[in-house]
Amino acid sequence: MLDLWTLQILAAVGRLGSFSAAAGELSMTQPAVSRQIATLERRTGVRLFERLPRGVRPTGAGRAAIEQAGRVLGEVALFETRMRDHATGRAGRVRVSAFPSAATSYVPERFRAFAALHPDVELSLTVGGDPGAAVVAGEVDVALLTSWDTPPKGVEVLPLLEDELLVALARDHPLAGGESVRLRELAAERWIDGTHPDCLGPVSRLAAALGGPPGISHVCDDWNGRQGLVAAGVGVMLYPAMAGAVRSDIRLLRPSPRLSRSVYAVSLPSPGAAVRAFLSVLARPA
Amino acid sequence: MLDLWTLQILAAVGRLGSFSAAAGELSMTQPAVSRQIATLERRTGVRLFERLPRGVRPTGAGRAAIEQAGRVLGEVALFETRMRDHATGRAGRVRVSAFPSAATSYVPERFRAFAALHPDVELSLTVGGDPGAAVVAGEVDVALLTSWDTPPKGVEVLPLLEDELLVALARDHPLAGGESVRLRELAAERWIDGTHPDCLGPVSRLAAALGGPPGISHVCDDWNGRQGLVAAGVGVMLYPAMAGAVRSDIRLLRPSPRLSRSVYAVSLPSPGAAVRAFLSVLARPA
DNA sequence: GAAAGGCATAAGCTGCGCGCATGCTTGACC
DNA sequence: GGTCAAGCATGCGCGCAGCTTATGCCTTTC
Repeated sequence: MLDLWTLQILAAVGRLGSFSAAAGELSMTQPAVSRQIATLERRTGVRLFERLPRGVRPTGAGRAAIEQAGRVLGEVALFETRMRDHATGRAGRVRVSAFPSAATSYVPERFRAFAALHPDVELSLTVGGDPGAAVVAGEVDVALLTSWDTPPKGVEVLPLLEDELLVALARDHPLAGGESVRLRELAAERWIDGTHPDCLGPVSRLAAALGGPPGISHVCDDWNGRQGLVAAGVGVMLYPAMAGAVRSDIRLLRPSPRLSRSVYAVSLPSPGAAVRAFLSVLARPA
Repeated sequence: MLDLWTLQILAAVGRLGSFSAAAGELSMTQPAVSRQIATLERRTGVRLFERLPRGVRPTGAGRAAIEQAGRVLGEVALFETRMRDHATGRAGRVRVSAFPSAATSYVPERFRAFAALHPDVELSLTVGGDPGAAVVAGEVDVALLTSWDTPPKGVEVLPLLEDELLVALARDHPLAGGESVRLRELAAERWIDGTHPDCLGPVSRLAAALGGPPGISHVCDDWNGRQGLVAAGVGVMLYPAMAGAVRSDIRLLRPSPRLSRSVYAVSLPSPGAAVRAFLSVLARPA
């Protein structure tokens, strides 16, 4: 097998035109260089240098070898810089999986903040599927979960924020006038829910606040669709504050008592520098 | 310093997804692979593989490393291919220096014959200068000399052919009618000569045939120019048979007694395979 | 619960490559 | 022309890197 050190010696000899000079530059002795070149010539079966009284001169094959050695060493240098970039977090890739309401406003804002700090790190986002399973399967590096989810075993959990849940009512709803609404007054409403993971959460908690189990009449997984349902007066829903603004024919009211869910980032233990950096951006207060 | 063997192990692990499998493919043991990867990870400061219960999986940095290692190994393979080509004479470069009259017909024909056999060898020709000196200086690989030249010390001399020298007369010259001409009849002619290396040769020999020293009235180093002088009836000249055809208003006659010069190829001792192949093409009878 | 597959670690050994010392050739200088 | 200096080749001994063997630990599977 060829050796990179041999190629480095070859390049130095080609550049300096002398075994002794190359040896000096590479902090080794002239005999070592001589042996290396001789071995390389024996293994390739080609004379690479003509030995002159004053140094050496590359043959045609020697010139080609020096040139090609330079290309190899260039790729090696690229290898080392890439690895250094990965080690320092300058380069890399962070694959994120998030639930839909996080993708509306929170994740894009954090992506922008991270990209400003680490322009060479590639970001990708997946919405949907099972974020926790994707992490343990290695399909994504970071998954955002809510307290409705149970994080899988063997992952690191980083609490990010407490996301308040608001009540979304049609603009012309009788209770839509104030800033807040007593949940008990919504006991008879028809509720809109999703299957996963932005749903109402543990129904037991909501039932306690309502004074009874909510009547879930509609199921829709898309937030735009849900907004349409609410605006049409078909039902009411909980809307996470982190999802941002809603259409103008919907009012968001703070429920009383307040409701909230926690948002976590989960990742495999001891992640790479890029993922570590991304987690630190996530954890930084907005 | 990075090691190519390490990169090869890295590539195998990336391809097979397992230390054990890579070890088997590379005819080594699993601990050796484990140590190599661990050392590489320590030196780069990046975790390259996640260790799973069933084999390993590359991290983001690992994927980048495997990819770049592939590029390095590709260049190395190219290195080895090129060296093999040079060893077998399939690739290479032959720089030739020739005197003007050889460049007219002989060298082009030999170049074409050689190129048919070795299409990947680069050929180049230099006419003029001191061919012998160019060989010892390493500027060219093969020089064509005539017996008028004295080959320098320390080169290999390969006799190629005996080049007959003809007498060129204007078409309307009184002696231009036959096939040959007695040199003694040309004793009073005005001779055209060049400075080097296609000149009359040792004047002593010509003088003996002429019955006295030739009267050299014109000196021109260009064969086209000389032909013009001869055609105009300004003088006569010797014309090497290897130079090929002349313009139609000139007659070539065989002198009596015959004159000739030897043509040699000289090269440095123990040349590369490409040069050796070229010399064998030169030496092959036309 | 036991067995097997796979990675990590420890210990010992081998071989490759380096440094040191020396010889040889060639060109330069007085 | 004789001596010196520069530079490459070679022989010898040694140190270190990396491999093999042996073993342990963890996880999965039957």
